[in-house]
Amino acid sequence: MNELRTIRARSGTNQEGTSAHNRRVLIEAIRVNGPLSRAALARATHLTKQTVSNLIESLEADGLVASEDVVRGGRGQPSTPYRLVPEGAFALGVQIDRELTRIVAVDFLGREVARAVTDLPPGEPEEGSKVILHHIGNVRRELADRVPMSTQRLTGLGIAMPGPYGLKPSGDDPWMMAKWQSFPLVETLAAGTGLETTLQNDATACATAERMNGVADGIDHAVCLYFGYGIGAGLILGGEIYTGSNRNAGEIGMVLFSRGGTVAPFEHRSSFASLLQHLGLGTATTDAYEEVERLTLADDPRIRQWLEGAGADFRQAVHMVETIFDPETVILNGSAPPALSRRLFEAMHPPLPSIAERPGRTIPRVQLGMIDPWAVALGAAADPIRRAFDPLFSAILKEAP
Amino acid sequence: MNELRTIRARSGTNQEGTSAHNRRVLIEAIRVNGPLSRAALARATHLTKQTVSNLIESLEADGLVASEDVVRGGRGQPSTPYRLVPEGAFALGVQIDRELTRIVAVDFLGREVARAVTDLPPGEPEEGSKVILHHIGNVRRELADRVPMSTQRLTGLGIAMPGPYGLKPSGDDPWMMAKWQSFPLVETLAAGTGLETTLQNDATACATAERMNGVADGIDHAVCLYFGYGIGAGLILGGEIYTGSNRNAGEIGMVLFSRGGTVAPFEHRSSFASLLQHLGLGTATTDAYEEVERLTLADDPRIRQWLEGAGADFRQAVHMVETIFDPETVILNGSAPPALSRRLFEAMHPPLPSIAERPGRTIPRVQLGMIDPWAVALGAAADPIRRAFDPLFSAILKEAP
DNA sequence: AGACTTAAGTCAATACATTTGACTTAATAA
DNA sequence: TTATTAAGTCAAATGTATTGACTTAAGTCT
Repeated sequence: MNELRTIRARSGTNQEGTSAHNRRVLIEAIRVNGPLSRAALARATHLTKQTVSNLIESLEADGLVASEDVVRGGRGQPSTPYRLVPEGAFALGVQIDRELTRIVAVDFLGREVARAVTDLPPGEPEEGSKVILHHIGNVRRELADRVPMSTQRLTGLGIAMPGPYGLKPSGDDPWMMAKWQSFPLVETLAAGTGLETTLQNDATACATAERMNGVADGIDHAVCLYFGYGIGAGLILGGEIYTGSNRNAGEIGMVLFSRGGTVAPFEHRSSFASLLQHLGLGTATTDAYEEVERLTLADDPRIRQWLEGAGADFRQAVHMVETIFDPETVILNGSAPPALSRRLFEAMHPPLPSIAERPGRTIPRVQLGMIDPWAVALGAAADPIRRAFDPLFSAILKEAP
Repeated sequence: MNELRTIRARSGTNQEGTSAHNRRVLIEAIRVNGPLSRAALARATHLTKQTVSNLIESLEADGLVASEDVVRGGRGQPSTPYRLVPEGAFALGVQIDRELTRIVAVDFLGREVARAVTDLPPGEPEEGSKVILHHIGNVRRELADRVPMSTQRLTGLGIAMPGPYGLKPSGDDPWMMAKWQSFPLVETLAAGTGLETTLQNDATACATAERMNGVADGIDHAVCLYFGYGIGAGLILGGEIYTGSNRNAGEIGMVLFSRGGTVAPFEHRSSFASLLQHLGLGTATTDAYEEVERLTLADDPRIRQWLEGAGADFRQAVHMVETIFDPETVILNGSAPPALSRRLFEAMHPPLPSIAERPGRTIPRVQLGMIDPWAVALGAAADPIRRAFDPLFSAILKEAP
């Protein structure tokens, strides 16, 4: 008995892991490049034609890919490209935000199939989560109505909620977020739906959406600056979403920034929340959201003034993440009013000189990503799909027997 | 011919990848836990006893592991633990720094077997690299003398050099570093030695050493703050060293910090270089290094003063990396005079409140790592070993045929 | 028009790594 | 002495990917 001490080790793998990885690789190759023939897939993945053939056959049998029209036009036998079948998989996503709860069902490509919005249930999370479960049930039913086969193909439930997680609830908690953050939400919703459930912060969820459908599709190193109620960073590192040791990675809004001699957390002066405060719109209602959209389009001077400061902070943030992460690109996305996000994007130019300014660069240093208020919910829903079908290191590993 | 466009895809894998991964997993399990029996390895990695037996046999045949004395003391057949054989692999490392070039040979466990120091060759890198190659040859010969079999087991050559890489050389370049940074050093040394050659910046190299032999051994999420001539961060993310899209990740010294109302890059006021400047010791010689060690031990007031500012900056840096990376721990290491590094470590306490201050924490938020001036060279040498024997995602992937 | 070339895709046999379940070995505990 | 527990082995089975020859179907060349 020398084994009281726990052994730290990574899992091994086996043929199952091999084929699981190869299936995922094929799916991603098609997702990123569009429809590809078996031969093209073999070239792309370095697998043999035969292996690709076998796997494509099994993916087709599983309803995940389907052949398209034969392509002629070159020498040799014409090729048959395969595309992803949208109805191959589905997932649900919930975004729990300060003001609202958004629920969405997406297909294999991450596209919306059904949605619902409701207020964040007041009171304790214990009862609130029952309300959320009720609405999830509605969306699930709507999905089942539209695509009956989807019930067999539900991959899981993704939750997105502002971080950070796992801290002691503080006294100052206007929107009850701290209570939700320390509530065992994953377990509760998993039990209530019977689905595998995952949790991300809003910035990470937005990055997930960005990778599934947006600007980061196929990019292996990107930092997504999330501009919303708070500010966060969604990290795509080495082709995988990175969340740190406690799912709190990217809480960039809490980094201390100095502006005009005073130091404050980034998001205290440059988040959407800070703008609402600047405008005297205390409550974070849908009305306030639309009001800001209006004011922005009207080029309100108070917004111009706020943008000057926030723009400077965001330029500094771009400089910081470029310096720290050395990404291929930085993406601005979020859930603030779209017109405002666009103005902020403009205010981030030109980016400060940094190591990202190297000769031979092909993609822009800063890009505008998803600024749809539903982006976070879509990203939440995309997470189970990504976990089930993306080529991840963890996917090859054996589970405990 | 619809294939002019390049296809982006990750490689697939096969049985070779499977067994390669499993071998690496076994090696790492032993490295992290110390000697383990076949049965214990099976439990740790979730592989079957039989698979572990087969792999251990092949690892033993390859001279990478060896059995230890039988362990009795429990019921059942006594177990035979296996340990790593230090002579199983070797690698060379070169640290090219502003003042010196250090060359070292290490064994499978990352321990030094031979070393050499020389000045950074003056003049153009083209001739300088010839001088370096000459010294590498000497160390290689010394290694071969001490361990004759090592010539068959040389894994590669690791280079460590201050970053950032790939930028246009600037005019201001007192130590010729910029010229070295834009010189094709990897290709030159690879051609000159016939060894597989890799390049890291000094902070990353130090993190590599930390993971192989130091505080980060077995930790999957850690940020190593490197305190040396400049300042950098070595990133251990998800169990792998992260270097970004252009090997420039972690160039944290260039992040703008505010102190007393003025903004400047972190390393302008808190690096060892800045202290030398503060002390009026312009040149970065070994003498200056020893002088600072002396002054620190004598508790010189100028050093105390500098430490006050630098300590504040480093506390802010800890806050920043905790907020951004959510690591299990932050490690201070580097190549500055050891006494100074220790004083700086003290000056970093207590760390600022941050999201890392969570209930249930087991390891300290900040730890002192390697502050040996040879740490960087050792890390450089450890890199080829790590690439050849650590469980990396990239290691399972097929190469182009 | 006919022969040639190129490329996609299939077939059947093979190779290779893990798995399975029964078995052997060797210790402590009762 | 016997039972129990655990380490480790054996040999057959299983499940992937691979190999090399083959088929199919187009375009190209003479």
